[in-house]
Amino acid sequence: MKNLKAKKLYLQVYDELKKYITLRSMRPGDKLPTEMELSESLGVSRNVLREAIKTLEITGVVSSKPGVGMVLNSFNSNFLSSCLFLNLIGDGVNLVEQSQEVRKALEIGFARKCFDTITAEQLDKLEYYLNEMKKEDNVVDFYDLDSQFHRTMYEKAGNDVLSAFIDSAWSCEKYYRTRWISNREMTYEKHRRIYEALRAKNYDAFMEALQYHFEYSFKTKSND
Amino acid sequence: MKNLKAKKLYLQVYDELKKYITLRSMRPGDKLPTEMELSESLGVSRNVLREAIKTLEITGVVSSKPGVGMVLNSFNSNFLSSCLFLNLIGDGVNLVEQSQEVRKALEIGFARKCFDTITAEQLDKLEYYLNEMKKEDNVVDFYDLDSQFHRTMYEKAGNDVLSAFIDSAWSCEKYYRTRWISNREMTYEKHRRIYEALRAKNYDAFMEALQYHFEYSFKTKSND
DNA sequence: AAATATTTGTCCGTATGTATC
DNA sequence: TGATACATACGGACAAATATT
Repeated sequence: MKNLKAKKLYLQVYDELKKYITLRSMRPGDKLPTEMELSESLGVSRNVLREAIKTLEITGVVSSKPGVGMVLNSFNSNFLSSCLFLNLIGDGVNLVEQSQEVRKALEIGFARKCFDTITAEQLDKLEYYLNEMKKEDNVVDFYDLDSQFHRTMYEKAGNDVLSAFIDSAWSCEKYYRTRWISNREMTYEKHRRIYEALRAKNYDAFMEALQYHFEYSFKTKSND
Repeated sequence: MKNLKAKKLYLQVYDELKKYITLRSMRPGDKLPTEMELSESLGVSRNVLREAIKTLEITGVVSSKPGVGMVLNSFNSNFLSSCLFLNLIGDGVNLVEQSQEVRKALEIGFARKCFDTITAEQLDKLEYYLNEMKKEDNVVDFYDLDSQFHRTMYEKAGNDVLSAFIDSAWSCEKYYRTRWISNREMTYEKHRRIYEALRAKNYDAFMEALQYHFEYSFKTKSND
């Protein structure tokens, strides 16, 4: 039955499951067949099937519950982070600079949209994060506030792909940057400028603050 | 032993494996312990362990060979495509526009770097793809050429994260766009402009061509 | 409410194929 | 040519969670 030794079974099954989902144009909430049905129709053991299907679950494509079954999830921007994150690990610190470059391109590219869509609610959150940053001493928590600040900026831009990408770039950066010493006052100041320009609805000042933010972020690792 | 029923075992194991890799700062080529060792030290069955570890393999983090074991892979920008791709499916066509917006931000953000780093070899490849586009009738293959064209532009930019992101955005777009009818002559023309500006080393013309490319890409679905 | 069926979660044992020495 | 180490794949069994009647 298995003349094609080319690929491992669980890889083939994974591909088959992808095909199953795409060819039927399944939508979020749709139910998948049971493990028994799938393993039978694919002609593999339940074990092999699970290795493929648990990949779909762990990467956030489907959810499973005992007694219920498996349903297709809707888009989830968090799974990407852990996925990309692990693939970036170990390839050297220059990846931090790379992902910072990417973030710069994305954030400046979406600056107009951020400026146009941000609401009072988001501005209040930015203010909150800013105040927390001033108080925060722990490095990890500090970068967490940093990432949440940026996340909030583009929250209302209505682009899930953007959110996912920014999150991914951040999760990579955070991993490495916690090992560096960075200038907290300067970081705070950069974000304060962004916040105040947004609050004042001054687009030119906002762009300037954003440029300034990324302009000097590449150097913080060498000096301070 | 399992008082914490909060999470399913394979999810916990997956997290543990991530921690294992990151906390030891493992580098590509490093070997992981065997399945037996891992399942014992984590106190789970080999089955559960495999469900977690096969996720790492399918998403491209590690490779496994019988008789050898598992080794950490180096960064692979392809895995993301399939990963992100499936998560985008079914959430509506507006995701195409979202990923196009993201591509626009990325490509324009990296335009300078593209312009500065592109070599004669890349230019020849661009020319080749262009000629193929003119001949190609099949929709899927046409979009494949399109994506390869853009991939080649940023090949020498030296940013793996960028490449991964652009690929991901493309894999999403391609899926949906094959279902639309798009204006092939116009698409060809847009890429010809980009190519000729690059070949002529005219930065202003290049930026103009790039803007033009994305400016009208959002409308191709409605008119033609 | 309670019993039963369904479906996933978890574990074990065993046989096979493949690379290394 | 073994002998060993390791991943691959299968099948069965029972527990736990949920749905159904």
